[in-house]
Amino acid sequence: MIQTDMIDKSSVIPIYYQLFKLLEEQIRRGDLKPGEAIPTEHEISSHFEISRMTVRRAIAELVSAGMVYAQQGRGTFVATPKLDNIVFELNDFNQEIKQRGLNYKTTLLEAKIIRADKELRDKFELGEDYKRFLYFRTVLSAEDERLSYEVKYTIYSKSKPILETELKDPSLPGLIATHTEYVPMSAKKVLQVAACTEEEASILGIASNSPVFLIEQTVYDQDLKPVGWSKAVYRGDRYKLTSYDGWYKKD
Amino acid sequence: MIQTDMIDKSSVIPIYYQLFKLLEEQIRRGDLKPGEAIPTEHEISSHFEISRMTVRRAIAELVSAGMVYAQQGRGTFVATPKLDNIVFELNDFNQEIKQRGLNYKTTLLEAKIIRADKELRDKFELGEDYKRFLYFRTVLSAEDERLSYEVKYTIYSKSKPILETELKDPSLPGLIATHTEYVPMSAKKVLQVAACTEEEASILGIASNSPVFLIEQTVYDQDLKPVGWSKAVYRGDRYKLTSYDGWYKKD
DNA sequence: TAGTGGTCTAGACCACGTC
DNA sequence: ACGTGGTCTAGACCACTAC
Repeated sequence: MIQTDMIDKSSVIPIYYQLFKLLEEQIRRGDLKPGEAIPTEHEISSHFEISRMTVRRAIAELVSAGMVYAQQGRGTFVATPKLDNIVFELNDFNQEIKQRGLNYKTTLLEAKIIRADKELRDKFELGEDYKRFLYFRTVLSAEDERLSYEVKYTIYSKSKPILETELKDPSLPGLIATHTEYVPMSAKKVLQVAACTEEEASILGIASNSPVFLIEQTVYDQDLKPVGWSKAVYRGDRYKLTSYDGWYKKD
Repeated sequence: MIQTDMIDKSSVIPIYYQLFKLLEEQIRRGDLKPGEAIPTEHEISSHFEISRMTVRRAIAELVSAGMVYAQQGRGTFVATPKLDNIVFELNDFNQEIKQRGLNYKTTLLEAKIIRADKELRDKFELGEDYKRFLYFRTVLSAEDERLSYEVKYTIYSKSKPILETELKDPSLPGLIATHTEYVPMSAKKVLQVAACTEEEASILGIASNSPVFLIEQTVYDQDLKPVGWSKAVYRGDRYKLTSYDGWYKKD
């Protein structure tokens, strides 16, 4: 089945990791095909003369990589690559810009205290007694080109007034942590496509009705109380999301 | 620190899972704050009179949940919730439709063998000798409304001709598995926004230049050789992607 | 009944960070 | 030197599956 000498017990590389890589390679090469059972934990354990717990650690890595699945009482089997689960990480949105080494910066267009209207109170699930919110308008630009425009709202708390015109952390969770007494604990984001409005178009320097990414974000504190809301528009001709799926090699 | 009687060793619920939930709750409630160290493995182990390996299993769950991070020689610390990593699962795209219980189906508009042009050969990184590709055009509709339009290409292999007008698995990996001898192993997807063309608009029954999601997909076999390519257009007014991030409660 | 994976123990030695 | 997390052992008992 497998050569014994492919595991080096005296190596600085953990045994479980060597075994994980060994099995992973077997599956990638097709020696073990989807649906087939891999050797039992006891077989591997006795074959390599290593503890069963170490074998289980290696298999756990395979499971979390989605390459095998275990069934109690039956065995452990090679999985079929699932290629329908697309995962886009919005890191891409700004990380890509950073990685390209572009000169990007966030500019604060406006920051003020506003009176709450009903729509805003509804978003924050608040009653009539909450009258004030913080309001921010920011623009992200790179190489003197404006890429995205965002408006943000947070609940106003007197104890932490707006002192700085420059924003250290312009993200919505950052603003909440800096300017309010709430602690951001979770966030919900909804991505849609839209045709940009005239206002957005003029700010971003693109044509009206150009296609854009539209991301609405709600930030919650530890009690799942909404403490921040934002709406961002990203130029459709400057952003894209990329997803890799399946058992691609990482080496 | 923690009440002993909150771990029931005789329960059918695994000890590591009870301990995981216990620590998770402490962190959520704020008893343990971001940056603070959680009790050492030895402390927890002796406090509850359970094995250190069991404690490690519980902590491993916390680590993979992103709630704590371990540092060798220093300790294990509560993490700060990261709210900048947005993860959109494209499952949403069709799963949502399924979950709503809508009547959705995929319709095959066209399926034929086409001659390769240079552009297509370039996409598949193939030479002049590859002359033929399979070409599919499909539409996804729900409740008699067309939602998305997709064109797909795969390398033609004579041994598996197109026999059926109905498609069992209309996904690109599915078509490749059914109609070619290649085995889909990984996929790359790129999501963009665009203004739809007149052809797309007429097929989907929307106005020209309406904003749409555009997803290009390349499917690879185990040698990372491209074996399929598709371009799909999704109605911008019918689709959205939702992302939850941070330490939201799941109960 | 036999074999599988799931959980758990009570130790051990190591690499690393702190003092 | 000491305490931390990282790895590993050689067993054990259990729940589940298949025969």
